[in-house]
Amino acid sequence: MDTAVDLIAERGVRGFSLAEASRRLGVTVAAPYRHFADRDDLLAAVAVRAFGVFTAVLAATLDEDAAPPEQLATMAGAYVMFAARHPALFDVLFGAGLDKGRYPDLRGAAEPVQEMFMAPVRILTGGVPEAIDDLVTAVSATAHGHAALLLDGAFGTGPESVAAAASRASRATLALVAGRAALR
Amino acid sequence: MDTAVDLIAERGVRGFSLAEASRRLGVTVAAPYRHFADRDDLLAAVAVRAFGVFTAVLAATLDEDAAPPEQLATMAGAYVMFAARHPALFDVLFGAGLDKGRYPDLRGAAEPVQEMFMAPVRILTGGVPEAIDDLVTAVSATAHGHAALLLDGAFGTGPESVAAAASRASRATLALVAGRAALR
DNA sequence: GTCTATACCCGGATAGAC
DNA sequence: GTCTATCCGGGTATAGAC
Repeated sequence: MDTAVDLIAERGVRGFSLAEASRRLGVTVAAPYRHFADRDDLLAAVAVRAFGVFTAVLAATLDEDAAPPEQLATMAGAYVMFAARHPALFDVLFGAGLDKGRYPDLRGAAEPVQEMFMAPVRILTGGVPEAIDDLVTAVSATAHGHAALLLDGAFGTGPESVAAAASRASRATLALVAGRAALR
Repeated sequence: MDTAVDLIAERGVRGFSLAEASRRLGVTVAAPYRHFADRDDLLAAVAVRAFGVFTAVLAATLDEDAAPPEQLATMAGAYVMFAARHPALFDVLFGAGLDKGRYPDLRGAAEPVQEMFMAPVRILTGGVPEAIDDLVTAVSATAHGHAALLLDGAFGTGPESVAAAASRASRATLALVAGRAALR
């Protein structure tokens, strides 16, 4: 799996193959099949790990003492940073086209991420279910959009572009919170 | 190119090959090379066309008489609708990993889209360059995030999910506009 | 858990004739 | 503009031995 991540980091999910990964590990192409049913099965396992890293990155930046809007803004920035620092993992999560019906574990692994966004939102919205859903979805989608466009090169290349995208995602989140009355 | 779009619609950009496209057209694999330098060259041509459709879809929903915030909200919804109705084109634009340095035409083809977002934003921001950039970027990224997550299945499957995603993108845009003071 | 060997299919790309 | 023919490389997956 480590080798898979390395390979994906270099060539993207598209360029990943069991054959090449096997070569790098110094084993034959038959070896992986003892551990994974097929190529997608390995990618799904990597994706589960990726959600773990994702959750950890978000959790690491969380400041329990900060106000809910700032917590959300920080998380949106961290979302972008995760994509920037772990493009291979982000690619597996959102660009591998994994059949989620086939890998139910993926849904489960994604839950903690959603849950992290919900905590501050619950406080902001007073616990109204629809309002929680509206704001969590809006913030997630906005963070995701900034991350996706960053990897697409829309913010330019180089370290400044990462910081710019993260900063913009944070501020957009604050704007969403400020204008959240318009969400429903 | 039509055949390419069909094929991409069925199997995604990853599953697209000149060989299969040639087969469907009833020509040999050598034929396309008279028209395109290589596979990416064809995809780039499709991408240019895709930007044209994208621009047309956004323009078609534009109501010149509407207030700027409503115009932006409508465009964000149209952005999502474009992704939903033309997933193959959306896939080529954002998932083909085309080398933009190699295809300068792509940048040019993308400009009208950005320009459409700028018109209402200019009115809203009074023409301050930084403010324009901030709001255009935030709205674009938010619309993009909703579109990307929709295609990823995050809003569920079926027609309702499309409407839900578009509606959420619109409302998130209104929230961004309402809270835009926080963008800088 | 890995190896050898193998079957099989697919793709990109080109040369040269028509 | 297309064909034939061809080269070359790559990947998936399995059977059976160790």
